[in-house]
Amino acid sequence: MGSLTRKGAATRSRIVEAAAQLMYERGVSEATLEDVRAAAGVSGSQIYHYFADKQALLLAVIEYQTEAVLEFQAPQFGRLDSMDGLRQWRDTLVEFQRRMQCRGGCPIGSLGGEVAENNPEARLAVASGFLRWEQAIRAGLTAMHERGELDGDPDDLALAVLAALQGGLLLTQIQRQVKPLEVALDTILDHVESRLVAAARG
Amino acid sequence: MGSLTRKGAATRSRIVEAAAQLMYERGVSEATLEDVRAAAGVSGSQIYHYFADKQALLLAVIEYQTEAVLEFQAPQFGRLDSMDGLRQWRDTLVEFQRRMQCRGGCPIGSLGGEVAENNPEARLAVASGFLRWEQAIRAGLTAMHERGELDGDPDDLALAVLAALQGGLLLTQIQRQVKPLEVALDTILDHVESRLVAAARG
DNA sequence: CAAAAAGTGGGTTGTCCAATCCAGAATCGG
DNA sequence: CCGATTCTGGATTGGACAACCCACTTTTTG
Repeated sequence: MGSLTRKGAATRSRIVEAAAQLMYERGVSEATLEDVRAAAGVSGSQIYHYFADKQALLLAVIEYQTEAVLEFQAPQFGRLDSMDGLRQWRDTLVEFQRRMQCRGGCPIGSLGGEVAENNPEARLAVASGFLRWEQAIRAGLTAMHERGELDGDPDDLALAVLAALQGGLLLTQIQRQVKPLEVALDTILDHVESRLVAAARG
Repeated sequence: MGSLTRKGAATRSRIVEAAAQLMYERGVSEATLEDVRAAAGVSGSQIYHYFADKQALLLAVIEYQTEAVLEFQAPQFGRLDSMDGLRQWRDTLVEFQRRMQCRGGCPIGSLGGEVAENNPEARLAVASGFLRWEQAIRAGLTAMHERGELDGDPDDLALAVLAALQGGLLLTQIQRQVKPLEVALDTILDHVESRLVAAARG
């Protein structure tokens, strides 16, 4: 493991990316290693050269998707300490779902739902991904709170925002329309806004 | 199909119940027909006597779980037109999750997540289950709105409540603690409460 | 350049599981 | 009581797929 040449690391990444893509599109159990192999443009025993078994690959995929999701939102995360920033973040998420034609749901959340009841290790990996996500949201709300602009417990608000997002994504995924996500996020952000202290409102 | 004796119908029900249980506990793909057969206390070819294939059984399970979920909440549904009723409903849901030790998530939602990307027929069945659920919530909020007690679009609020519930359930399932569900529901209900017109507040 | 690592391409094994078939017994409904 | 239905218990088929192995070539790195 200590030894991975540049090329080796690149191949490993290709495998993880291909697996992530397939697992996102069809679900974990429907994504066969043969599919992954073909999608990664890799031959025969290469997957087993980098991963002990499918479980190890799955864990790598969870890590990868966590990074991807957080990285995707990174530009917005710094601005979650204002209603403008929060609304822009909302728009980014909605726009992404629209581009995906409402397929796949949340890259982390849908993995979570699949593994929660039969894969404790993977469940914990997803849980820690959610934790990082929650903390990114919390940072913005906490900043507002500490500046005296926001009433109420920012930790609870952050958790509620993440829950609204996840629920909205699930309904959007199942109904194949963005409305549930839009309404869920708009409503929870309206609630945040209603908790702004008078002085902070535009 | 037209002909189902009392005993036949009972056996069919036993199969569906056993399948629902197993799919809830382990997920659809992990619940094998052999498991279902054993759990239902039924022999050999009986499953295929009542269901064309696993897909048909899955659809029956989705129907069954939809009924079960709605029936479970039926006592609360009539009272969703007041904050008291809404809070009681919240308590029932939280209490149920606590009893389940936060396992399984939403009986409908977790099925939905599993089938969304590779089973359009099942996805639609889940979607229609969600629709009925959403309408039950909507009925209460609409009543409040029509009595002039509630500001804002009750349809949107109902959708947001369902999304908060689903997101809370998912996070609760993955983190194995009830807090996310509690916070998600409390927050959205706080928001509903904040939309009460002054005259309606207790 | 030499050793290590990466990679090829194919084969193989074992398991799991959905789906089908059957012959006969028990049970039910008219 | 007679025909239809339900049910038993087992066998079997066919396919999918994870996991493992191997002989050999190519590439990278120190």
